[in-house]
Amino acid sequence: MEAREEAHLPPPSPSPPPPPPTSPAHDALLRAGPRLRLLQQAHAHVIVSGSHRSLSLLTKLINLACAAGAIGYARQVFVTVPGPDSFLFNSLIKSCSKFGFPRDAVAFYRCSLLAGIPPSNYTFTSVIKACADLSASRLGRGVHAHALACGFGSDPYVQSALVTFYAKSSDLNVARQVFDKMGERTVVTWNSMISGYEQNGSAKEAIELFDRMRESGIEPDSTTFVGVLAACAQLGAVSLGSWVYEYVMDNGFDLNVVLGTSLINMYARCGNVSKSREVFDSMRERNVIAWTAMISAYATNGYGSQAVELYDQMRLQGPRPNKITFVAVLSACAHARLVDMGRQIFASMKEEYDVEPGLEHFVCMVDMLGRAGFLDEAYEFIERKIPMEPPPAVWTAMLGACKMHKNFDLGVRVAEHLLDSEPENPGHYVMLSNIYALAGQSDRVQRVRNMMIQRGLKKQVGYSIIEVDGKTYMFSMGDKSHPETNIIYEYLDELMLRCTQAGYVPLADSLMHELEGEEREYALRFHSEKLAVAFGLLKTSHGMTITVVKNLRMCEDCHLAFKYISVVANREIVIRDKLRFHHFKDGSCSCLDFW
DNA sequence: CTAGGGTTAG
Repeated sequence: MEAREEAHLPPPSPSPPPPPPTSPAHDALLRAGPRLRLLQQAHAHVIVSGSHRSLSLLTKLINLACAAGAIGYARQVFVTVPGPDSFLFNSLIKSCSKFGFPRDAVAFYRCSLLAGIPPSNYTFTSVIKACADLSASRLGRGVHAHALACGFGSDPYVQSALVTFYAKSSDLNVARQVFDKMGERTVVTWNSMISGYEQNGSAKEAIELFDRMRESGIEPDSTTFVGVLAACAQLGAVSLGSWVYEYVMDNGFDLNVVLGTSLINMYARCGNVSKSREVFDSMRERNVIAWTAMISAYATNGYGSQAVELYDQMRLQGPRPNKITFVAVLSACAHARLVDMGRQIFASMKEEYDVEPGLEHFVCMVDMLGRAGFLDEAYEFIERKIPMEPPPAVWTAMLGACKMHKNFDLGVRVAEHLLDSEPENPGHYVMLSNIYALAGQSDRVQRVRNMMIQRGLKKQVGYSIIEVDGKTYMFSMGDKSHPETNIIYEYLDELMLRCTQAGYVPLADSLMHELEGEEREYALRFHSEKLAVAFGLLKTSHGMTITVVKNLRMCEDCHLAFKYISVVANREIVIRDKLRFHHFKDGSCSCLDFW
């Protein structure tokens, strides 16, 4: 039957004639934009006007549906399309990958192959981006092979997408191989590789590559600077970061919201909050991310009340806070002992802003209550306010509070619980043994230490970075690799002697559970941050602030020592540890010994 | 017949 009917039809034309450019259906689509309701109305126009077989109209409709986030609707329309062509498939795959539906992008890609549609370089860029977003490394490698087989191996767009894909799969070497093999690199390719390094924690490589890029004569654009600034933020490399700021201003770059936020973050993570604020104030557009970055800049640098003040201003005249904003402002409260304020804000999250508290907010609250000494309330909060099995991060916050307020009984219970639930996390062992040490139970310290050795766990190796004259230097504990080692150690000895004369007494029992006797004292004296600070004092002139970035948290002895050093050397010292900042000045620290 | 790509912030 069907065959006979088909025989009466005119020979299939390649596709229906394009609708006239001014057709009402087309107009309706254009007017609808990425808004679902209006798109559905326009769809009705399309059907009523009889152009439901017009592939170009349906393509537009489907793309707009993706842009509206209505992937379900896009799928529904897609299945009604008679004979989708390569244009429709390519646009669809692109829209899916662009608007956050990478799984659908891959599914439609497969679908297009099954339909016998040959993929183009456009297809591959979209599918590879989707693989990157999914971290689908096997799939992505397969698509890469397919792209090579189809002859698109040297298409610059495909190659840039591949660089990003391999970087996101933490395959930096492969990313670099693709990058190195490229004949002609565009600014985007360079950006992909620079960001790739930065996102994998290889900030130094990112900056080195940026230097190569400048040598090659390719002009950086604002995306380049976003990557470079993030690398500066990692390293605390404020001179390069400031150079970028000046370059951007001098060369008439638009201080767009992404670039501005990157600058805020860079200055914040280099300890210079007032510069962050200067950038924030000079931005013409500020979205929720920019506000949150600025609040977080205050919070991590120990300016809790300024953080809350800015948050209040945001409530009045800024965008709606989201869950990340609340993490920033609650952690500000935690570190500034603003307990009542924190409780109020936590309550308002859901009531006023319809933001459901999540894991990170619970951690902030436990941290805040615990730090302030309300251990019982913190414990009760865990038991009664958290709607799930409390995750380890919550107990870690509780444990920190127990240690801070010397509640060893509760601390030991919490630490043992943590050890049970995450036996492979070396941090828990360190915490437990510290608690035992503080409680004077040295036999148990030894037992925990042995357990760690037995299980083959090692404490992370600490290092500190300091930037002097635009170059970054890295120190690790007891480091002697620096050419001026002797001078640095001698100077540090002299410095510590002067501190001792001023009343400093080393805190030998902090965080050194794995070391014994002489080794312990040595390690304590030559912690990486002390070496870096000594080096900084030697190499920079009076009046300059010393800024050091450390990968772990600072120990209490170093914290104490830097207070004295800020006096005897008469310098401001800024240390960024894993979580936050310490600004030492005139013998005290911005954290008020509350960290 | 139709247009279009890859990189970026809390």
